[in-house]
Amino acid sequence: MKDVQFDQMNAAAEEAAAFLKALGNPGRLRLLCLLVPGEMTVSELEEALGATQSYVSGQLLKLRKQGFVADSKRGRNVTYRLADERVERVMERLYEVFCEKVS
Amino acid sequence: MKDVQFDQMNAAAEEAAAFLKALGNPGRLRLLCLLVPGEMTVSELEEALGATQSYVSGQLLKLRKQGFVADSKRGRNVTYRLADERVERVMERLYEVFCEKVS
DNA sequence: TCAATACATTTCAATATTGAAATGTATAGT
DNA sequence: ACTATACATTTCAATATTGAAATGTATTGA
Repeated sequence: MKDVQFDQMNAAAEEAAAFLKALGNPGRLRLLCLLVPGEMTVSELEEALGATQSYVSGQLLKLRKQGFVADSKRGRNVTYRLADERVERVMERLYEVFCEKVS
Repeated sequence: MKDVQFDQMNAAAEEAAAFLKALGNPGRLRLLCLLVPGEMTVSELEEALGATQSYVSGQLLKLRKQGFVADSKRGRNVTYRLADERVERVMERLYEVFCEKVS
């Protein structure tokens, strides 16, 4: 009984830590922020971020592997969108804590 | 004007990413979880975590450097407590997302 | 078919992180 | 003074992450 709870705590901590680790990069975090209002193409993300193509594409790959985003090809563009509700729920709180500072 | 917002976004993203990175380790996350209900000594944290002394002490050092926890020596024990309100606010949401799953 | 666009993937050197082991330090009890 | 306890810190090898550069691939238009 105790061990079950212990294992669940461990499992949840592992899961949450991996989640946070994937979120813990300025570039990836900003990409996710950009996708909150709606989907965007890679080119649009590149420009919004002011980063190189290979950087954006590489970070998007990581986010895809993590299941945080999904993509779909439309013509010669690829559109990305958020694909994990947990990301939005956590980012909502991050916005409150880091962006709604009363300064 | 636009650049001001842009810089603020960058700054917030940097800050939040560093915050998440520091949180993104199972050991550190569990230590913080343990401290939510109240302060604990290093020995207690060691036992609760089932980890070695140097591991716990090392992770606590990182959390201290980050400002997430504060310590105070009482006799020959050292007591740790949460010291950053943002940690509690984010962990509250993490708990909802990762621990209150309806399975 | 050729060239340009839009992305993806691979590669790589630099740097950071991880956790364990060993060692150091301060305090309390005898 | 000696010993045990409670913790901190240093050190280290293994591994992971970072971002840039180069290259590869599909799609579109001329």
